[in-house]
Amino acid sequence: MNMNDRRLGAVFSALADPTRRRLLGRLAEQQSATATELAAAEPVSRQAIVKHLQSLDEAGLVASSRAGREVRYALTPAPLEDAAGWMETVGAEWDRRLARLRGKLEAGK
Amino acid sequence: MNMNDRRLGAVFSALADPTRRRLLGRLAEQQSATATELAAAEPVSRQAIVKHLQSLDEAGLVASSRAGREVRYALTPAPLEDAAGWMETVGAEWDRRLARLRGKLEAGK
DNA sequence: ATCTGGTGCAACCGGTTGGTTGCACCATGT
DNA sequence: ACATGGTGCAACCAACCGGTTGCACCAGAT
Repeated sequence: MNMNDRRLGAVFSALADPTRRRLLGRLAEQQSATATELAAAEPVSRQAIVKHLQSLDEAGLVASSRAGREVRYALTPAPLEDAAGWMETVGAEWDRRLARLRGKLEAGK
Repeated sequence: MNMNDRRLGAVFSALADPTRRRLLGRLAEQQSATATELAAAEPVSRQAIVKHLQSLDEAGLVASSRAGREVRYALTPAPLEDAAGWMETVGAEWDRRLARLRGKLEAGK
């Protein structure tokens, strides 16, 4: 149970929710926004958005900073790399296996 | 609404669970296995594994086929590409935004 | 015909999750 | 000083999730 694996799970489960994905998309274009701003464009309450931003924060995909009386959230896409890395690993293993199989077939023909 | 977005969510939430990730890893090395086999190597019951395999199947990450009286599961990693694609999009948008910002700063110095 | 091992189905359980509402708390502009 | 708009905190809810157990079912081997 690597802490790394924990992080990976947090990232994937953060990305699992459509609202959260929309929020990330929004923050990718807009660099920073408050929960209230984001909630205005979403069909759910501000509190719901806050919770979503919290889980995005736990996954390290977003960072919050106070500016005056408002709290602005910004995208920090680094953990996406970890996630992509894991998927690549699985894919690579799969390809290696395929290559081995192809090799055997080649040898046995 | 998009069936595509639905699929994306299914993939990410499939990858969100550590047991499911382990199963995928296993199937990447082993090409095919039954639920009972997989359950032997995991700390949970066969039924739990079956459920996991079902959600992996819904995400399109795994395919099942009957061989005699047993059901073998195999990895079908194609949907990983979709997931990686989405992440890449967010990352790319982010980069474009950074580039624009850099441009403005450059122009205004 | 019957024992056996792998599957499938269904009920059940505790914990998490996405969502809500209500209200108290601050920082700011007038 | 005070009204205001953005936050934070907490309780509550229905639905879902990961997991279990018990049992019926079905294909093969004896």
